[in-house]
Parts: sequence; C-alpha cells; structure tokens
Amino acid sequence: MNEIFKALADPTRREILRVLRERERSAGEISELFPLAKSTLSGHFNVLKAADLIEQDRRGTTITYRLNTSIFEEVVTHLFDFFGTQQPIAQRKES
Amino acid sequence: MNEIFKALADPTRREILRVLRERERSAGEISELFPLAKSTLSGHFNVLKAADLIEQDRRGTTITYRLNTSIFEEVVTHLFDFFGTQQPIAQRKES
DNA sequence: CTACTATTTCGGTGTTTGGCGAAATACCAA
DNA sequence: TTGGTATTTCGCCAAACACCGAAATAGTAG
Repeated sequence: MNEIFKALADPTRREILRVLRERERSAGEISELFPLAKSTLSGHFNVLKAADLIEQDRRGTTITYRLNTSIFEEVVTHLFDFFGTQQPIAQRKES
Repeated sequence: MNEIFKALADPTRREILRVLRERERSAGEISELFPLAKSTLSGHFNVLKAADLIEQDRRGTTITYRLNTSIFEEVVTHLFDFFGTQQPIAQRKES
C-alpha cells in the first residue's frame, strides 16, 4: 500500500496512468508523450510496476504497458480508512 | 491535487490522518502517539494543512487538529481519472 | 555470427524530504 | 513584567528521488 501512494505522489507517474487509461501503449509510444529521457521513464515504469499499478507484456522487442484497474478498489478502500465518511460517497456519473 | 498525493505518500502522515479520524486531537496528544520529535510532527502538520487534509483550531496555547473530510471527494474523483472504472464502486458498509 | 531496434540498467548529479535539537513564538496566569 | 506550557520555525544532515547520457540487455532479421 505504501508503494501505491509513493507511486501516485509523482505527477509524471500520474500522467502515465492517465495516458494508459485510454489504451495500452508501448514504452516508446509513451516516451513520445513526455519531454523526458527514455531511461527516466523506464524508472517510472518500474515504480508503477512495483506498486502493481501497471502490467507489462512483451512482444518481440516491444514492451507494452497497461493499467491494472483492479488495484483501484484497494486504493479506495484505504482512503476510507483515512477519511471514514459516513455520508454516502460518490453518487458518480459513469465516466 | 499534487500536494494531496504528496501528503499521502508518507506513512507517518497517513497514520496521523488515521488517528485524527477517530477524533480531533491536539498537537501534543498526537506527539505522544509517535516516536518522533514534536518539531518533526509539526512539519507533517504543515504538509497536511497545505494539502487541506486537516484543519486547525487554537484554544489558548493548545492547537487542535481535525480531519477535513470534504477533501475526500476530491481524491476519489481524481482516482477515477486514472482508473476510470465503469463498475459501481464500493458498496461499503458503514464503519 | 552481425546489424539493428526497443528498452532497461548503471553511475552520476542536483534537489527534495524527513529527521533532529535549539531557538523563537504565542498564549495564559501571577 | 516574569514564568511556564504548547507549538512552530530555523539550521543542519543524511537518505531518497528525479533526472540524464552511456552502456548493457533482449529480441528479430539476415
């Protein structure tokens, strides 16, 4: 859980998650979207992977990353631990 | 929003939030629950305040901190931006 | 095997962060 | 005013972090 929050603390990593939300992408595709060295992004991928926020999938020399949505439940659950709202939460419109 | 995630990234700060969830407490009371210098905790309070996660209230020389639950909605909303689940979230039991 | 492409790992640098104790501030009471 | 208590701010240090370019790895094709 600590690793998840650590991973979410960096704006670049949150942006990577946002980008992967649309569709899965290769490391190279992602790198075109950021003004950062590929090695820097690779480091971010490692952090996100360690937090189990993304999964990877190799095809040939290309590595594709995709969001692990199942972890989402876990984060929300822990947020409840902090805030413990009694009020109904989030009458949310579908996104 | 960045400040919120940064604030949540540290385990001590998350524990402070958990402790404040039960009831509001003074800086001194909180300091008794942690093996850290008061000055260190004061720094954490500042981070949590900057993120608008806690509010403070002075009575005499004693400062009381309390959780700002309204920020919770905001965090959940942004989590949806990352994970964009369509499923209903969290049919949660009251805690 | 070599050559090429995609990506990661390594070694380094500058900045940020979490910790401390000491000094400063804020308040109340005498 | 002085004294006492509660808390914060100030310097400092060490560890962690984000970043880079260069070198290494992993795979495919010839």
